[in-house]
Amino acid sequence: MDVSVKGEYALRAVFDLACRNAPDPTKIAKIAERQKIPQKFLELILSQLKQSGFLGSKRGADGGYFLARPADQITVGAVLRVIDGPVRFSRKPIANESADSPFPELWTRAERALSSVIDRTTFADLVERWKQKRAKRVVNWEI
Amino acid sequence: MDVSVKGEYALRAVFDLACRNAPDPTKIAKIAERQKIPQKFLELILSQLKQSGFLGSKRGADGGYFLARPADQITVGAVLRVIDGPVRFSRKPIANESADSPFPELWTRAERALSSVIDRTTFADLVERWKQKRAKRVVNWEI
DNA sequence: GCTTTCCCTAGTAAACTAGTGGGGATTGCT
DNA sequence: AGCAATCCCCACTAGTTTACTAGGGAAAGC
Repeated sequence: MDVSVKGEYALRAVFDLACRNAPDPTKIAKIAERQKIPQKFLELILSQLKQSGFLGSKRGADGGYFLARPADQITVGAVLRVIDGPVRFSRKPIANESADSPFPELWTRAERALSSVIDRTTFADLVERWKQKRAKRVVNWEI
Repeated sequence: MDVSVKGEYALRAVFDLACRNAPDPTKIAKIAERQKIPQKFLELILSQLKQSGFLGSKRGADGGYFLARPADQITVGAVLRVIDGPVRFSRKPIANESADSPFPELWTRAERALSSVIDRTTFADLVERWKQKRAKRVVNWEI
C-alpha cells in the first residue's frame, strides 16, 4: 500500500534530472551523492528507467543520464508504475474468484482517485512548485 | 501499495456480518466457508477486529461473532487501517531525512484522495449497493 | 461434564525488498 | 593506440514481510 524505497529513489532521480534541464548528461555518481542513494542500487534503477523510455544515456568519460523527453511529459504515476508495478489499491484478483462482491467497484474508485493525483502531476509541475516554495521562503527570510 | 490478502479477508468478513444484520452471532466456520477463507487464519483476523472494537463475540456452543456497531458506522478505511496499518501512499519518512523535496506534499494529496473514497464508504453503503446491483440483474433476467 | 465455540502463542515456507559484488563493453581524451 | 571514466549486466544475499498452520487452553451453553 505504499511506494517502495526503490520507487522513491527513482522519483528523486528523475526529479534531479528535471531540475537541471540541461541537455548534457549527468553522472550516476553525482545523482547518487546529491540524492543520498547507494550508487550501485541507483545504477539498477536508472537502467530500468532507460529501458522504459524515460531516460537516455551516454557512455564513456563525460557520459551520464538525461531525460529522454521534456519534463512536462513525464508523470509521477508513469515512473512509479514501471518501478513498483501497477498502482493498485487492491491486489490483483485471482482467476476463478467470484466477482460477486462489492469490493472491485470500490477499488476502481480508489484507484481512479489516486490516478487523478499522480497521473496528472508531471515533473515540470514538481520543479515549478518546488521553486515557488523556495522563493517564498527567501522572501520570508528577508522580512 | 495494495491491500494485503489479510486486509481483504477482514473486509469480506465484516461485509458478511453486515449482510445479515441479525443480532445473533455467526460462527467462524460459517464465515470461513461462505467467504472461502482459511479458518485458522480467519480466527486471527476476527480476534484482531474484536480487539479494535468493530466486532463483538459470544463463546460456547451457539457462539460466534457479530457487529459491535451498526454497519453505517463502520467504514472500509477504518477496518483496513487496523489490519494493514496506516493507509499511506508513500512510506514513513525516516527521521533525519531532509524534507527539502517536493514529494511529501504530493503524498499527502494522494492520501487525501484515497481517504475521500475509503473513509466515506461504510459497510451499510456496500450492502445497499450490492443489493441494488443484484436487483438490477434480476430485472434484466426477467425481461 | 462434555462438547462447541472462541482465544492465544508460536512457528514457518515462500516471496519480496533493499541492496552488494564483480566484472565486462563503450566512449572520449590525449 | 592507450587509458581512464563511464555505463551496462548478471548473479547473489541478508533481512523482512506475508500468508498461513499447529497445538493447544478457557469459557459458555446444553
